[in-house]
Amino acid sequence: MNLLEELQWRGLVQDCTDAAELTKRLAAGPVTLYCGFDPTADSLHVGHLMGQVMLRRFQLAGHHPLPLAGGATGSIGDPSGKSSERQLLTRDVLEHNVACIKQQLSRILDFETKTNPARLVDNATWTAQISFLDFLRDIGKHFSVNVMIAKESVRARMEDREVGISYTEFSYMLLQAHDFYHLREKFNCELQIGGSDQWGNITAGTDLIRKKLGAPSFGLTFPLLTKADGTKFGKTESGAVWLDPKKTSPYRFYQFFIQADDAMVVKYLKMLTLLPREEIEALEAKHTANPGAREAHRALAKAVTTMVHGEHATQEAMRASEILFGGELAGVKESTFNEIVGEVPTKEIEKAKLAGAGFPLVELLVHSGLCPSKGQARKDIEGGGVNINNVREASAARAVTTNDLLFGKHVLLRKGKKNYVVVTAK
RNA sequence: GGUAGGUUACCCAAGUGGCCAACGGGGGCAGACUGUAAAUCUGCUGGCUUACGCCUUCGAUGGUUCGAAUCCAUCACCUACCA
Repeated sequence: MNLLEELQWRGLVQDCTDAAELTKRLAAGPVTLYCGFDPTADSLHVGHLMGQVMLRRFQLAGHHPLPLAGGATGSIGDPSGKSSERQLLTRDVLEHNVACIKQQLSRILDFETKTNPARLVDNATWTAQISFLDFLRDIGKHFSVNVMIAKESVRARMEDREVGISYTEFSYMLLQAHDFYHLREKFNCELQIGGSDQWGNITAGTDLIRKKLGAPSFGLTFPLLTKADGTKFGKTESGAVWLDPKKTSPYRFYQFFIQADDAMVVKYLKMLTLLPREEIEALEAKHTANPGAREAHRALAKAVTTMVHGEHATQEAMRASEILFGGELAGVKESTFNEIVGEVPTKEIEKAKLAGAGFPLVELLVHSGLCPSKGQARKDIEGGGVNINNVREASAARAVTTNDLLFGKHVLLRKGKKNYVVVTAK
């Protein structure tokens, strides 16, 4: 099975500029390829994982991956898939974001290997100093507005008269096309990969390369991940699932995958993990036979968390999950309990507040972040959704006192089935 | 520029003087059933309050009225038709 066939089996090929020709090219020898990541936030999220893992797959197959941080493109804003004009990031924020995502792009891929190390590039380095006039003359000239406005990303915005599209965002695809051209010339980069929403931008690049260099180049897109209901992957009630452990703890990250829909688990295994085909097929068989055991879920969560956060953090996340979801809390030893402190969201409270009559439970729920308001907290308690130390609490009038402290230190609050917070008294 | 219609909570959308914190749907949260899944059923879904109740909200600002999401005026934005 060649690389492209494997990608197909994994469901990772949405579109390709020329699959037959690319197959030949990949067979002929190592190819340099790139995938861009715009610094829209100070961290990447699970949605970006696919591009990174894709680069890794190519690297493992002997090719040369170039992760690209969009220092230049990120300052413009990609209109693809966006229904409205975006707020430009300030220079400071942008710089900070670029620095952050560069860090994250430095993982997963191997930068040390002698044969085909990954190289991190930033399009700001070659875009920033080009003058506007030069850009219009050298690049702009090769683009037909007629073609540009026919691209889905632009057309969608032009058809929506309420939002429209600014000249700035309209120009985005030229910048990205220029990146590909530049990388083709300077790095001999022949392939650009990206999510399916990047198709228009990628083909803009292959077209530009053909016109300016008369050379071939390839584009390959993968489907955007969705949840079973078709909505965007990677968003939870509490926001995106970030790769930055400070924004989404490894425990939460692990939990996100543990909680994946049955219908999606195998798909995620194929698309997001590097597990070999046989292993995934074995997991699929087990999953079909006995979904309740959730073996595939665990394998998925473990594989992805390890890739992003490393062995150690994953073990801790798994351990914390076992403790919280494994059954009775009653017999848990202090040393065991301490393992979940910090893994699970943890909040502090002054011990003095718990003395005597104690601290109202409703306020503690708000303090812990489990409930947005006292009114909501009250309703959640009355609806039977709140547990103290894994014991359901039915009274909204309840106060939490020092008697509730486990090991004289912690209170374990739970809202619903799976939202835990440890409140630590100090 | 003219004429008509519109702007309601996270989204869609009903409401055209008091019974409106505002029908219904979606989404979200919680409960039951399960398996930390899906589907289904049930409850909740502006804030404060033990409660009576109080406060903020129906594009903005003023006004009429005992009382306004609802009537009037001005402004802003949107849609349709005409120019």
